[in-house]
Amino acid sequence: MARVSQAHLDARRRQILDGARRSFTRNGFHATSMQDVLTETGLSAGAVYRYFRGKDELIEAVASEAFADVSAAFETAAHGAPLRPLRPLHEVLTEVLDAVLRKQAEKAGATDPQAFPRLVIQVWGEAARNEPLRRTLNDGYSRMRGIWGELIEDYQKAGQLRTDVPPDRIVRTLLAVIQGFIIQRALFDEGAGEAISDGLRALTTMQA
Amino acid sequence: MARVSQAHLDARRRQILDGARRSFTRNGFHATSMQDVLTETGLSAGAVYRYFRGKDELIEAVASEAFADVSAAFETAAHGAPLRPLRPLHEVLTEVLDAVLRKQAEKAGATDPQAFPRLVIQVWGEAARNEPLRRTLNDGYSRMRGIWGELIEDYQKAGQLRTDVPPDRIVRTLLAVIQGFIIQRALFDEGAGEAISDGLRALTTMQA
DNA sequence: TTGTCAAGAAGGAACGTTCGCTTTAATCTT
DNA sequence: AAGATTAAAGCGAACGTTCCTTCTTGACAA
Repeated sequence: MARVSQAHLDARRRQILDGARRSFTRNGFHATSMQDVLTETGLSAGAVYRYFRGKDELIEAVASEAFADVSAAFETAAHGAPLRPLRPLHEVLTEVLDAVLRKQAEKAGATDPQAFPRLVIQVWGEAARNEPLRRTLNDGYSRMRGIWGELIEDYQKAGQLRTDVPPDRIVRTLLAVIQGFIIQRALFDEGAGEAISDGLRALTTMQA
Repeated sequence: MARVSQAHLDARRRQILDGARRSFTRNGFHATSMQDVLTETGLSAGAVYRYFRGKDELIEAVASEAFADVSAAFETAAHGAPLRPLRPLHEVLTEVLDAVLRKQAEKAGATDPQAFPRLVIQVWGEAARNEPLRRTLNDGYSRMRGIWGELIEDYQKAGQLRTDVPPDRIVRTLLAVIQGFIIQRALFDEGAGEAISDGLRALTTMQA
């Protein structure tokens, strides 16, 4: 093939990213060899190296995309929460959980419901040792916290949440719940979603 | 040296584990070479391979130990929570957070406050691709959930938590908060502890 | 001496990447 | 319209490096 359409180029790039994502999800970034990725994509080394400078660039691309998917889940849920009447917080969070889970099905070849959560864990692990990636995640989380901070402020203004705690701290706690959910989903079982939805409902209706 | 004391052998083993843990914390399990570990321990290949069969065994040992530390933090906090009067839940959770953070200082050469949380993330990532380790984690978490389940039941009996949600689901949510805290601490900043302690306080005192 | 420990060189496999070649689609020429 | 030309896409063997592990050798305690 030669001088092909942009659509073809885009499709190839996607094919490579999908294969790399499946490989990395299965074995993590650094226990996966380029040979694994090549086999999974069904392409040769020469082809893959035409689209990506090397393994590092492949890791960066897969990791960034996974994180963007998580971010999108958060933003969609925040924007989908109408100001009046204020919906129970655990309901809004459940939407984020659902969106994260739905990512499994969307991604080509991801029939395993634990696939996406496992990839996300690998991304966190990589971010712990890769400063540029960590900065990317930091920026994304800052953005999320800003958007969710405004939402939480509404709950405070409505008298549903105490005002002596900065909104951002509450947001970070809700963020933590989602992150923990991803871990439990990835490592343990499939009941994590219901557990956290119900658990949050119980906690937010506590009696002093 | 030859025919040395058991104390010497134990010390050597610990020296190797500590060096391996520092290396793995810095770069993850699979991006760390044995040469990195050897340099960090200050020992030669011959010495290390006398105490561990290979890299896999080293990973297993470091990962299991890190997980045991987290488990201990949970159990200590649960047992340290006296039944009467029931303390605010966010206080008990804060104890777990503190215990996890204290692990940094305890471990030799771990002056970096993010060291331990980062190692824990690597352990999760490894568990996602290593079934035996995942089973170990699963067993440990089951145990934690049992212990904390009883604690939560007390809160339910006292009328502080609604009884139409199984205790285990609430436990898993609290577990998720801690897990999320570890991630935030590892990747972002040092304010995670206060944020989650305060955030949980706000959520558990919500007004319908 | 004798038995054990540690060191460090060396082995062999596997790694990521490169490079020259072949194939193929798009374009040009007639 | 059809063949010739061109340039890019894809292939896969081979490269140099790095990996984990083993093995030989020397040194020290008993």
